[in-house]
Order: sequence, then structure tokens, then C-alpha cells
Amino acid sequence: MSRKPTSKDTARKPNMREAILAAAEELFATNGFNAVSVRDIAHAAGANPGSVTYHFKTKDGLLLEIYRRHCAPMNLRRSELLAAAKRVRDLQDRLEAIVRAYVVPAFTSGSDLAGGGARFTRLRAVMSAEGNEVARKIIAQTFDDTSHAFIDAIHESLPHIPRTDVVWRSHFLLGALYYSLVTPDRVSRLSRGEADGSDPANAIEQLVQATVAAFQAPALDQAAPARRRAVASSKV
Amino acid sequence: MSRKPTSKDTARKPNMREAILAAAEELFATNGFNAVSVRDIAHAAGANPGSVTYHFKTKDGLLLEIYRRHCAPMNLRRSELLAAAKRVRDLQDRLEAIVRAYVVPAFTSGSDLAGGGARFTRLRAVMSAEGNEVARKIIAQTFDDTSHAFIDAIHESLPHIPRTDVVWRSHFLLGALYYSLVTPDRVSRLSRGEADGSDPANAIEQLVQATVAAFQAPALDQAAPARRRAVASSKV
DNA sequence: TGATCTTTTGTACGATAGTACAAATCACAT
DNA sequence: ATGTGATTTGTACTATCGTACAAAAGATCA
Repeated sequence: MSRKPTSKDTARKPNMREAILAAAEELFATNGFNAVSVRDIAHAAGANPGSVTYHFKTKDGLLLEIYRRHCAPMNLRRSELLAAAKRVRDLQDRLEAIVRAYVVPAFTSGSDLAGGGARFTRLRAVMSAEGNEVARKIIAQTFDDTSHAFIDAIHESLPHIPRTDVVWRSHFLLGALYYSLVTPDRVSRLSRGEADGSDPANAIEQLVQATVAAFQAPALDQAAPARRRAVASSKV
Repeated sequence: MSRKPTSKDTARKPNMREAILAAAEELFATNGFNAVSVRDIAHAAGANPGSVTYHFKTKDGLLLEIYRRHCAPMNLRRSELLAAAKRVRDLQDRLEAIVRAYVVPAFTSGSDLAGGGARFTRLRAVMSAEGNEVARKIIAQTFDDTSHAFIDAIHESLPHIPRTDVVWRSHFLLGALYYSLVTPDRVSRLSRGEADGSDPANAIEQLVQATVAAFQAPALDQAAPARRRAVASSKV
């Protein structure tokens, strides 16, 4: 039960536990939860299948631990960046800073490993798509607070936009963010090699630029459900 | 091999085959490919597991047939709407019409079944997230043509924006579209019940409005990699 | 060194997966 | 009515799944 570290606790010995977590993260993020077996994970980590059971009890427990490992640092980082962003005076610049505070940790943060942020975000995207129950619970109770904080901050910098629109647009932001991490090769393919979808810096700049513009779009007139403009004449 | 329809071919008899396809579509779209067993599908369709093998040979074959069923009508619809959109004179209106031509069929196509378009699009989103091989092949060879056509059309209505940016932004569009279909409840939750994420008309209007603005954002200055504005001072 | 706790290994078990296949059943032209 | 091809059913096979558990190996400290 109790762990007795001989040396300073911050310098962890190269654990098998860590290797399993890393391997599971990678495999889940690229293939989904059910497509990956415990044996696959153990093999990728150079471990014995029974070792996974020993450390995490069940496959769900392994996924749960991956979330636990990443959620706190990522949301902390986001809070810091958000707090800094809210101090920006100029409203336009502030909006961009807020969006950046939301996007950047998703691509690059991560507690220990560099690039772990992107991998974990991709994992969340895949779990979300699969409707994974374990992930659903964690997300609802861990990420909604952060999301609300960002939505409120954005709403404050865009007072003339109804909150509903802000929610929709930040939802689109998360969808675009997820999809960029899920299939970065699609960008390279469709741009005929001119753009590198796998370059985080590139993706971040593009995403921030596009999203800020989306947030700044005029408010949707919800009071007029029949808001058909001349455009809509083409039988939609 | 040869089917002998007694009555007019358009009025299909209520096939078990159709029921299996519909059930599989629904289950795959909500739970992913590997989480759903052939027995689950058969049970949901009121069929015998062996019947699935008879009609589609393998589980992959079933997924393949779902794609075959939907791809042609949806892309046809998109082509029609795109052609109509390209005839719109005003550039701003034309851009909106093009985006709408891309978005609307994803939510509503599939002339046969109601809501079939949204279901199939959600399925594509989930398969994309899972990195499904069958889906990957079909998408690359079927959807890339359509995507290129839309990208070109959008690029024509936004001549001052580099094609690379257009590719990124349409990628974001697809990601937002997918995510809206994957977790519509999140919108309802984050808006505290003020918005209904499950209402297609609502989602479409919000998505079109936001996306048009994103496309119209100023071009990204790619020649200046160190484009750090004052905003970036907040340690990103 | 030897005792004790932690971790890893190897193996096994029941459940369920995808799929094959023969028998039963249905649809329908003659 | 009956024979024939299309479909549905029932069952079975093998592979692999998640997980349990005892034994081996490694680490830690009196």
C-alpha cells in the first residue's frame, strides 16, 4: 500500500507502470478503446499482460488512470493561461489570447512527456466519438468547469453576442481541434502537400485565426426562425 | 444472384437486409465499430446472426455496404447544391451558399430514411476517430473529390485567401460538423438548456454562420513564421 | 543473510467474438 | 400443387477477449 521512495520523490524510477500508461495512451488514441486489447498494450509496453491487471485492475481502470494523470495538469495550465489572457486590455487581442489559452495546452501540454498533450487530446476525441462511458463521466465532471470558464471569458469579451452563440462556436472550436488531431494527414492530402497537418504550431495558428473570426461573426437572430435570406433560395 | 421484382422496383419489400443495415448504422454511429458485435446488430434488427453473414459476408462487408448505400446520394445532392451555389452572384452570399451546400446534406440527406443523413455523417465521424481501415479507404477515394470541389469553389469566392488557409478552414468545418453530430448533448449542457444541440436546423444555422466568418478571416501570413503579436506575450 | 513486501511472470478460465455451414423455411413461377 | 432458388435459422468451431491467481523474481531493510 504505502510507497517508500528512497531518493527524492520527483525523480521516479523508470516504471513499468509508466510504460504501460504511455503505450495504452498511444494505442487508445489511434485505434479506439475496444480495438485495443490488454495484450496489445502489454506487448507495446514490453510488459506481461498480467502486469496490467496488477497495476490497474481492469481495462477501464487503465483508461481512468490515463485521464487522472492528465486532467489536473492540463486544466491547471489552461487556468493560468486564461487568467493571463483575461488581463489583456484590447478586446480583440484578449479574445485571441483566450482562444489561444484554450488551444495551446491541448496541443503541447502534458505533465511529463512532450507531445503528451496532443496525444491525450486525441484520446479524448476518440473516446468522445465512441461514446465511452468512463470518459463521459470524467469529462462531464472535470472539463465542463473549464469549458464554462472559457465560455464566460469569451462572452465577456464579446458582450453583443448571445451566450448561446458563444456556446455553439466554442463547441465548433473543440470539434475542429479534435478533428485536427485525429486526421492531420487529411490536411496535407487536400492541400496537395502544401500544408503540414502534423505541425502543431501550424495547426494552432490556423485554428486560432479561424476561430477568433468565427466568434466575432454577427449574432444569430434566434427570434426569427424563418431567417431565410436570398441565399437560401437554392432549395435548402 | 438475379433479383426478380414482381411489382415496381422502387417500392422495395420490407427487407431484412434493410433492417440489418439500419440497425448496424445506428449502432456503429453511436458505439463505434468494435464495440458492436454482429449479434448485437442482428438482435437490434430482429434478425438471426447468420443472416448478417448471408447478406454481407463479413462485418467489414456490412460497413462497406453502409458506405456504398449513402455515398452516392449524398455526394450527388452536394454536387447539385454546389452547382446552384456557384451561380450566386454576390460573393458573400455565394460563400454562404457553398458552405450550406456542404453542410445541409450531411444533416439531412439520404432521401429514403428520415434523419439518415445525420446518422451516416455521425457514423463517418466515429469511423474517422477510430481510424477504421475500411472507412479510410472509402473516404480517400470518394470524399476527397467532393472536398476538393468545395475547396476550389470556396477559394474562388475568396481569391485573396491562400488555398492552404481554405483547406485548413474547411477541415475545421468538417471537424465542427462531426463533433456537433457526435455529442449534441454537450451544447445543451454548456448552454444550460438554452440551446438544443439536437436540433439540426439550429446546428446548421450556427455552423454556417460561424464557418462563413472563419473563411472570411484575414489570411495567415505564412512567410513570417515568427508572427508573434503583442497577444503572444502571455507565454504561449 | 534471511524475512517481507512489491512486482513480474505464466497459465488458465469463462465469456464472447466473427464466421461457417447444414437444415429448415419461405417466395414464387410453372 | 410442386419444385426451385432465395432466405432464415440453429448450431458449432476456433480465436481472442478481460481477468484471476499462484508461483517466480526482485527489492528492501533488520
